[in-house]
Amino acid sequence: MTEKAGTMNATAADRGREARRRLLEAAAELIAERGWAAVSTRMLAERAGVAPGVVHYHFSSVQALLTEAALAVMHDLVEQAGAGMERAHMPGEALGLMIDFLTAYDGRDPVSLLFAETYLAAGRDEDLRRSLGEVVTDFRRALAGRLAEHQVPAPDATAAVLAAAIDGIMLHRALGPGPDATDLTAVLRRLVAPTEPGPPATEQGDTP
Amino acid sequence: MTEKAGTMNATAADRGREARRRLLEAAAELIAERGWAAVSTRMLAERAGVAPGVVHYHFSSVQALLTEAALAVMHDLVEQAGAGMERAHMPGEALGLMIDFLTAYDGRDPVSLLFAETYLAAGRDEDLRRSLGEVVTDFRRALAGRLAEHQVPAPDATAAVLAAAIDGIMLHRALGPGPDATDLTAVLRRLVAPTEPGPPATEQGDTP
DNA sequence: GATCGTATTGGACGATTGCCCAAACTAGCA
DNA sequence: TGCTAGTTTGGGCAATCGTCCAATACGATC
Repeated sequence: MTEKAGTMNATAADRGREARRRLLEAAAELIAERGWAAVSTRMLAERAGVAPGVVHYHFSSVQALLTEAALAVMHDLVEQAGAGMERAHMPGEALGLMIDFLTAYDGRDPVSLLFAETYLAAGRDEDLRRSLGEVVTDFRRALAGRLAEHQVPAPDATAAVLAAAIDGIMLHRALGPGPDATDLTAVLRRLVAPTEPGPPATEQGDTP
Repeated sequence: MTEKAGTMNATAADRGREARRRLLEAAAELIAERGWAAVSTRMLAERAGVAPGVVHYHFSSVQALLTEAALAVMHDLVEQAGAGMERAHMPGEALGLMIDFLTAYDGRDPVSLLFAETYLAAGRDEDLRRSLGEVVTDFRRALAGRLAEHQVPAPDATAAVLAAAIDGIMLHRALGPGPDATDLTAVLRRLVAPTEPGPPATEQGDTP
């Protein structure tokens, strides 16, 4: 067993974990390149530089491999984004972070495509949907908490719209140029501006 | 030839067009249900109630069938949305139309899924990407024109963000409940309100 | 009747799919 | 030098894939 590490399985177990890691890496790449449903066992093996049989040795199925790989990438990114927001001290900064995302991920990069592919795959896989839902909820909660500190009204709904807008913009940008990122920034700023012209920044009830 | 219509090909050609139409219909359904890459020739034939060979008689390839079906649905929807905005006379109404979309398409319905699947498939098919880009651009242009009439600043960027937010919200809602639609509406209203984000009811120019 | 054009049928084709497995390999330990 | 446990190998398996095509059906025209 691996729990008895240190005895005899030094290089063997290490090589095994390395192969597993490379398979996860290859899966993340191929999901973005070919699409979730088009990733095959042999494709993964070739990209990872292992024999085809290794895939089903380390993972119960191709679906399981794809799921674990996608969730790992997304979890890492959300955690990284959360840490970034932790350092933001002004609402403009928090939004600036969003803008950084917009410039870093243009909708056709591997990360954006992995996100979108996983969203869709989640609609056809119960376990994946639940796990992915947690990731998105975590991100929204972190963002909403940050917005609330900066007196942005309706922080929950604002965070949801902001997160959705980011994803949607990435999706649309994959299709063509569209408006400039700085122009989009100015528009998004309307969402997080606690007070612009006259009214105070207090939490005003949105109930009519 | 078909240009000599009225001669002999009355019922034969009609049955052919009916089969073609049903194949397009089946394609739109199956893209949403199974995902773009998972739709197969025999699947399409069975759903449309025709023999497998008919697929490649009416279409040059499965890809071509999927592309034509997806573009037809999206083009229809955009046209319908454009007509709806044509009837809107107030910015609140135009936004209300967006909200109707949010309630009608919850991110897991066939139309939403078809949109998302087509977005991703476009990233791997040059022709599809170009055609889809035109559809999205048309929609954004119509929306921007409407926003400009209502003195919304930066109408182009606003339209882009608004359209992206709609798509993103649908995408996120597929994963779980999230905030209520009416709460999201209130937040989206900040985007199109040139004056204040508060009371919607009538269009009162408070502080420009 | 014969002839023609279009639409349909059902299967053949090679390629590829996910998954499986007996055998070979690699080390640490006695 | 066995022994054992974890890993890798390479191919086999049945199923499905997209595409193609000869044969057939059928109504319109002669």
